Amino acid sequence: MNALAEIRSRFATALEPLVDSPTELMKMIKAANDAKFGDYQANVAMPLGKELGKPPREIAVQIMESVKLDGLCDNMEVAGPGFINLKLDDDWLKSRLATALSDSGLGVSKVTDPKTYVVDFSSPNVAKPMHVGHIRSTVIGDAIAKILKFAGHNVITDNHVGDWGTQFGMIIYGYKHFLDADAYKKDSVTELGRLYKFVRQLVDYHGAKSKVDDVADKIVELTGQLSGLKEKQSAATEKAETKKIKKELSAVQKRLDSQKEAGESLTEKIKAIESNPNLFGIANAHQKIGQQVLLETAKLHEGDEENKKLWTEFLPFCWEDMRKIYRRMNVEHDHELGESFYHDMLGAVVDDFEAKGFARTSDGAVCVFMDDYETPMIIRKKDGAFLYSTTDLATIKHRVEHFKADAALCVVDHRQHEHFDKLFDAARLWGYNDIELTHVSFGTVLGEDGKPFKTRSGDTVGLESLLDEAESRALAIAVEQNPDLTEDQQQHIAKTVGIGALKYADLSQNRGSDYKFSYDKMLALRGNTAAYLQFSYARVQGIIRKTEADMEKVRSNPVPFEFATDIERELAVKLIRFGEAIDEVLIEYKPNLLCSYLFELTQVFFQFLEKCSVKDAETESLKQSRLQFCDLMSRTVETGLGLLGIGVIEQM
RNA sequence: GCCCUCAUAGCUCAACUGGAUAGAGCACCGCUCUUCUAAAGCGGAUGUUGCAGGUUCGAGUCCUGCUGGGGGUACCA
Repeated sequence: MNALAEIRSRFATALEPLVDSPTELMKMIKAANDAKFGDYQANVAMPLGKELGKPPREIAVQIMESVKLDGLCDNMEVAGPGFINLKLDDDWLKSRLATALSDSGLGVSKVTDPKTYVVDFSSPNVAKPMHVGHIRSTVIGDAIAKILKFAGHNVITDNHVGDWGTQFGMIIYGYKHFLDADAYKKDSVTELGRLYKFVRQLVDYHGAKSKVDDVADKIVELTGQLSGLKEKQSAATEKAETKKIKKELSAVQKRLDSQKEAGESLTEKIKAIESNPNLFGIANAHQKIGQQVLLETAKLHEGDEENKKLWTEFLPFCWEDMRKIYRRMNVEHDHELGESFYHDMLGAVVDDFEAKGFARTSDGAVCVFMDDYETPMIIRKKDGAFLYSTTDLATIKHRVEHFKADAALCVVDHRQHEHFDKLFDAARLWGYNDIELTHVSFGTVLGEDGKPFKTRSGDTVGLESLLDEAESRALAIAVEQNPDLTEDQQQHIAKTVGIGALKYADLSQNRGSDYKFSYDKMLALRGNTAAYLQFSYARVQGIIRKTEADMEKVRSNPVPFEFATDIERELAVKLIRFGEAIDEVLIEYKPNLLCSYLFELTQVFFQFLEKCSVKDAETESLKQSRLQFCDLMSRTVETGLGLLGIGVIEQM
């Protein structure tokens, strides 16, 4: 049990005579806000003051007298309106450190009630290049899964890939009309990728052609509206009226801007084709490509033999392409049950909803109407096709019945918030009440201009190019910092630091908010970055080399920890809080809390290194104690970063 | 229109879910390397937590209204 849990349990016992249910109050016992108040603080007396009709300070004193903290805390005092400040007993601290030193799990106790979690993350569409939008789900989901596992839960990771959608219609169409057989034979992955992009371009072209006039009309219309409103604004005299017009004005302006932007993007797509006579010819020869692609997709879904065969043939190549990225990011899934896996179950889902009276037909579509929502959740379109929501319901059913999941976490961006609300409510309506269903949502990755991260030409940024750029920038720094190392070593540093930086930049952010992407910031050598943490590990390895210490021996023949300086005690308190950081992450699935913990730990550790020499410690036992600190530190950072999917290096 | 969400230091973000004087990092100004890695450490300045009310011992956090951004809003995923 970690220190906080231990303190809480002792307080719970002491509070039992005072209140019916002390568990509610337990969250009011926490790590001290400020080290000068001690290590922990209990704020329970204030809310109790009201309940019991006594001054909070009096209650605080009463609690202090009844709570048994012997051996755990050596100092307790009441401060302010009724805060109880607690300081851990040094001997207790030292014994916790000793436990952590000898335990491969760093003394972090496993949960007493392990649950089965399905963590669903990454979920890209196969055959489409992964882009910057996929990084958050991948990195956050991977970290949460690892942390749950570390805490002692049974974790099943699942990649709910889109392997059944329109992109296959495109590839199939491309295969049938534009295949370069030699290229396909030589390098199938690349050729399929080319076909996808090519067909996509043609579809986009025709789409753009049909839309461009509409958009132009709209721009004219909106411009007209805008000048009309401006006239009205200058004529308006009443305050309320002016305000109303101003509001409309900005709304129209916004719509105009977005139409203009859309218009530009359409024009560009058209230009790309029409400026090339060869492409233009092909585009004209495939006027109906958009419908054709949908037709190929529909044929696949209906079980058309030829298309099913092609799909089966293409899928492994598409997977290979994606695995390349996952290998570079060092991310794995236990299962990869894509949309196609659930395809055959969808009819039964709809039938069951209808049979149980949870769904009915409206405007030709099968809908689930729920009280809290204006619009229903549609589970079958009027043309008979199923939707994402249908697949998701089948997925929940499968996770409960096949995986026996107690919880399913879907790591998906926050735009799908309402979809998941509806989905989860529908699932509960369906009878899946015992499973925790959580949408672990996250914000958008923005460029430095505060708008969604795009390339200069306006495309979404490819994930692969992101990895390349991170690594090459890291390499430049690694070469500069370590001119004496071999090229292989520099490459290794660049990969670990580069990918680590990319992941950490994402994870260290509160997942709910949007964040601005910046290579410079994430690869910064200082501050709350992966490199800063990785460096602390490398420093320890340097100390071990210089002191020629045998760490196996240090661990197997421990000496008592010594607090020769204040900073050593401070480091000790930080070190034993690793388990608390893990607990906190899991309350709301927020990996940034682990990042903050590791960052704070590292700050304290660097202060420790400034003030405390290991090699030149005053006594042999102090030297051993400090080596033990170094060992705990490096293992905590290694484990902590590992839980975030980030590696460490011996030298950097 | 309706619903969700966000607004914190010049910038990027925290704040343990209602607790003590709102914290870090960048950037800025200084200082510390013949010393276990200066990818480090130490010191300095920075705030009406968007605005106006309310709830209470106590509010960045909860409730109401307003302003401003982002997202969603029945057959896309």
